[in-house]
Amino acid sequence: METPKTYEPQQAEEKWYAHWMEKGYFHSEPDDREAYTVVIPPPNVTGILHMGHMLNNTIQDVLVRRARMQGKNACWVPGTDHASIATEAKVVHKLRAEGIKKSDLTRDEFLAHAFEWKDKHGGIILEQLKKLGASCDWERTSFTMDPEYSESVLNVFIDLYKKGKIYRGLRMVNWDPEALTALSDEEVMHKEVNSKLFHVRYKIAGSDDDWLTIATTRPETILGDSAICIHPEDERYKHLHGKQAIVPIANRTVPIILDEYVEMEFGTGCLKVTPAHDTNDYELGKKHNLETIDILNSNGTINDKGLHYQGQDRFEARKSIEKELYDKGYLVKTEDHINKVGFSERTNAAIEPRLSLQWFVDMKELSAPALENVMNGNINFYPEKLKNTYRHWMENVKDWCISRQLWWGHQIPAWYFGEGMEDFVVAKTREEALKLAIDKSGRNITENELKRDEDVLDTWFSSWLWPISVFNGLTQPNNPEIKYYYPTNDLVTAPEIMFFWVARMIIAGCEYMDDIPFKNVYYTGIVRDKLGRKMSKQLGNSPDPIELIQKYGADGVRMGILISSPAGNDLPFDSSQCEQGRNFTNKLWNAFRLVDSWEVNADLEQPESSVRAIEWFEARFNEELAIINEHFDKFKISEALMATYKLVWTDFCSWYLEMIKPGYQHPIDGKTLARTKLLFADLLKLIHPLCPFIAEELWHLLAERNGEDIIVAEWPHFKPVDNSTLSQFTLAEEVITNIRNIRTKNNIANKVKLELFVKKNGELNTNFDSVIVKMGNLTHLDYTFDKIPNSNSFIVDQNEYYIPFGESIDVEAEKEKLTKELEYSKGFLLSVRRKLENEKFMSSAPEQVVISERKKEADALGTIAILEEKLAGL
RNA sequence: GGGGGAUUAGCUCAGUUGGUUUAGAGCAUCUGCCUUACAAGCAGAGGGUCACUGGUUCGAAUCCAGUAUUCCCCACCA
Repeated sequence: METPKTYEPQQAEEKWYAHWMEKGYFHSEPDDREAYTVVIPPPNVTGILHMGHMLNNTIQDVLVRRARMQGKNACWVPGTDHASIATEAKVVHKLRAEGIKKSDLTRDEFLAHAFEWKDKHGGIILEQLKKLGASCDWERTSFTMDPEYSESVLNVFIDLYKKGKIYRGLRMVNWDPEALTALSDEEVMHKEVNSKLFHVRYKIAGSDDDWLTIATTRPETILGDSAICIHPEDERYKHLHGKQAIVPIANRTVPIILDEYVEMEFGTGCLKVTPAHDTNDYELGKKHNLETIDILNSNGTINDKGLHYQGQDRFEARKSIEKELYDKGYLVKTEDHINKVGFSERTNAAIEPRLSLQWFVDMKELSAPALENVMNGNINFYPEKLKNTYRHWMENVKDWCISRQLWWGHQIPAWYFGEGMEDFVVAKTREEALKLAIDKSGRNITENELKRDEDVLDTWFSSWLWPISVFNGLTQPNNPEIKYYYPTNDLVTAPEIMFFWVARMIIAGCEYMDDIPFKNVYYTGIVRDKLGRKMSKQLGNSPDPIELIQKYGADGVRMGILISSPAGNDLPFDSSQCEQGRNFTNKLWNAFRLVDSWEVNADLEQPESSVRAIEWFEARFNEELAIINEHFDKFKISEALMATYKLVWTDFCSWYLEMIKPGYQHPIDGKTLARTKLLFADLLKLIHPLCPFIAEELWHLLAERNGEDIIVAEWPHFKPVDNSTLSQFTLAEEVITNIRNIRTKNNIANKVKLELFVKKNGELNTNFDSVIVKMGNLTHLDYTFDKIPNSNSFIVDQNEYYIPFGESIDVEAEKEKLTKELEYSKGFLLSVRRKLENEKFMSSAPEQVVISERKKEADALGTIAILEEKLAGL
């Protein structure tokens, strides 16, 4: 059967993934081997695969597959996150399309819809990961709302509450008027927007025509004003001390207060104070005992305190109130102004600071060990520079608002038995809560009186337990799995969620396992398009990963995405990279076709050139293996990939295979072929973590394996390298390249055999002469004591090489070439001599450096002498 | 406003504690080849004042200072 000329990935991918699954290679159970554990950053349960996931999961798979081959018990735990806000928003949206309003449903009815949605769309992304080749232990697939997982979330809430680390409080929080929930500070993105600064005049109470002018970006909140604030030292407004002002439209009289918080330079120096709608104003309100007038409903419309604007959306109200202020002569002027406004990370709605009763985690003490463990290197960050960002956040950590006014998630285990701030208890079940409530209140409370908190917990309050709870480390402390797999080894994630997730996992690990959750954190960059834009659905600039896989093969796409993505760097992605990856798999495929095509003749003696070729490639392989290992160990994945790529393409295909290749339709000797297959197999091992499918495919095509698969083959062991073989080959390579150059420049076809004479001037090892003869397509290589006239010539390592021509050569061209070389050598000599003639250099430089400079000088002198002699002889 | 990075070939990046020739790789480019493994290929070549200025040093892409450009993170100036 004819082997196809190009590699066709689809079949191989399906076949081998099914085979790996069937053999259970991805599944891990604790045993005597060293554990290597990775937990996947759980994607949103209803999400679909995007390029960021591709990058992230390819890296994880590379690490996991290599660890598996290194004989470690590799366990990659997959799973999904319930993604409270995102999923609830999707369900609400879907119901709305069907004409159902969330507010018409009971909590249970809504949750039934949500679970239906989750069952329908959940896990699509995990199926997509399989196409990429992800070797996850699918039997361990976890979900943050699995029953046992949920139990651990509630346990942690209760425990932290008991420790006094969780409290309930009335605070200014970030309110998302679209999702109708509070958000943590981390879920708010600040963006610069072009807005207007409105200068509005307020009449001084009791005066005929005295006014003051404030500047505001949010005139609609005028209705909630409860004071005007000026700087106590502001000379312009000294006459206003102790006076009152009349709020336009509302016609309320409010005090003029003094506080140094006001910047005199900004706007007019007069600040309107609206404690209900601004965090700073709220603080001012508390300090000066001001009234808090909340004029907004939870959905961002004006409420009954907003007079005739009631019912209008806040942005609509801004426009209409601008008009009214103008019409009535209150609006002094408007000017363009750029300010920063917070937007919800999920819904993109403008955040409204809102006073509400929420649950918080006190982060100060909890975060101390988490900071310590990163700064002291117990946990390594790749790239290391992100430690700075981490430290900065941890040192300024604020309390974490964990309650969300949503239904999809873990319902807060708090139970209320009255209206007072303290009329609640925290307990896992209604029964326990009842007991506690009776104790706390001192009266006989009935079960019906007990109302559970309606809110759910922030999603990250469950994901922060991920490395522990996927092994049930909280519900079954010290179980064999948590003891074996925890702490996990490497975490691969995006820097964007360093605070959301990474920092909090470290906190949870230190608090609940008394140990870090992972040893290394690899931060990927952002996948961008060619123009440097972030890939996003809105821009439509993100290729569909599955389509890429269909077009280039999973291995090609994996190569394409890894080829230039050092840790922490953004990845400017272009599908041409996948093309390069695909070309690489094709190169491998054809290398196999070549080797596979050779017939063995047992009587044939092994050519000298093949003996040398094998010696050299073995040394070369090991030299590069050490480098590749080092790259992997330092998480320099793209460099490990590039080293592997060059080892295969340049060293193995372009040099080694050409060196041992028999003439067309000639057989090969058995020894060489057998060695070559072994070397090829070793290369495939290096390739497997990067391109698992083709590696497995060729591994089996190359030899009968008796059920041994490359996925569990042993990663090659480093054997010490004979450096002299490598350096001798480098010189031979240089000779061959020079011969090829002469062919190109003189239009000599490769088929035409040439003769080569060598005039030995210095040290010369002849080990690779047979290789030079073969690769240069020479009739013979002879040594001579004389220059050969009418020759093309070149110098390698101070030895002269001559290729005689039938006809005379171009003397002028030769002269020019030699003169150029001479100039270079002289320039070089000069730079070396500058050092050697410098007394300070000679006295301060280390001996080794001086010796090496002296050698450079001697070499240069030798080369110059040869060149000059050649020039003179022309 | 505060903090942290980055700047090396057209593009994407390496470049260990300052000293392996006068700085490397892949891709792209150019030239010549459809040479029976591969044109998704082969052989060869060109391409850089290491952002700028100054300093330290016998010696700087590498260390220091300043400048420019740029990216990221944090932050409540209305």
